[in-house]
Amino acid sequence: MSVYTAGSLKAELHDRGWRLTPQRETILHVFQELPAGEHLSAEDLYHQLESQRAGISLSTIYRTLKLMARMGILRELELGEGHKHYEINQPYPHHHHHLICVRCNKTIEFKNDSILKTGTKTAEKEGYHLLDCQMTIHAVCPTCQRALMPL
Amino acid sequence: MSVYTAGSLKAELHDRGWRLTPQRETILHVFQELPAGEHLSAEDLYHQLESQRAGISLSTIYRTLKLMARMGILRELELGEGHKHYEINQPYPHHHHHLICVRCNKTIEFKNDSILKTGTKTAEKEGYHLLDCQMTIHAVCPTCQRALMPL
DNA sequence: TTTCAGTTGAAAATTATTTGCAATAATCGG
DNA sequence: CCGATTATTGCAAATAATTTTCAACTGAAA
Ligand SMILES: [Mn+2]
Ligand SMILES: [Mn+2]
Ligand SMILES: [Zn+2]
Ligand SMILES: [Zn+2]
Repeated sequence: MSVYTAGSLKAELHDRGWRLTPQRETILHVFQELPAGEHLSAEDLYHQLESQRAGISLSTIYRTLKLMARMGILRELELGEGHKHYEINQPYPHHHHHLICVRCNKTIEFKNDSILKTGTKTAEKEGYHLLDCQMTIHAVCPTCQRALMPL
Repeated sequence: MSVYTAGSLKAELHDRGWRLTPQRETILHVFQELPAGEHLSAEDLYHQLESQRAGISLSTIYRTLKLMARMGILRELELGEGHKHYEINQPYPHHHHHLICVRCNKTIEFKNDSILKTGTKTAEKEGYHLLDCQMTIHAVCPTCQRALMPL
């Protein structure tokens, strides 16, 4: 869980016999510039790049998101909307977690240092190489509690 | 996060204007009998019920899994296999978390009491009604570290 | 037992994500 | 810089999980 620059991205890709492409650089850049608290789906990213006339195909976007998540550069989030969302994976002190309403999917971020510590220790104990650790709280938000909505 | 019986399931369904059906009872029962550490996908559940000649349609299974997850009876898990898995949602001391290899999806369960405490406190602070809280560690298992597999 | 809204099953529809493949381009050795 | 090699891209087609539609059915309450 480290901070990536275009340079370190290139190095890490080369380590594995992969290449640095303009598409990969552009996508990393979008996430690095993403305001705190925002999460992008593949489709979101596709449209954002389109509007910046950086036109990258959806296939490449899907491939890159998966690649960067598996590398530990991005975090893959399940926010209850039926598709994945991504954000940059940052170490302490930016590392954070999500509280999600299962009815309306409203998401609140929160921090808690002990979680990352637990994750690090647990992975280490099992001999796993840590990429990301997330705590997800599923709950019903105040608004939805009142709403008495079906399901 | 409480323990459900057929009776309390009925009560909780009725509270919301819903009904207890044999299908719902059967599905809850399967999860109650599920050995610790096992997780079922919709398809898994479908086949397991089929082999027990309890034939419940896939649609109903999907509907019931979602319903029970939203009620807090089941936990919905993203174990990296491209489809959701479910297990019964149990309070302390059975409450646990998952360490997943992003390459081969091997999953290890672990316990940590402070996580549930953090979840309870965080939800409460925001006025959310807690249903479930899970910590998920994404990492590379020892075997996959050696394998040097692509992606 | 009657009523009525919630539930089911089967089939069709949707939608996120992946894959095949030919064209393109990043990297490397000379 | 140049040519060979092989990863990567874009597009279209394929997959696969999940949802929806709708008519028939059935719990629950009176
Ligand atoms: Mn976030
Ligand atoms: Mn489990
Ligand atoms: Zn809500
Ligand atoms: Zn593995």
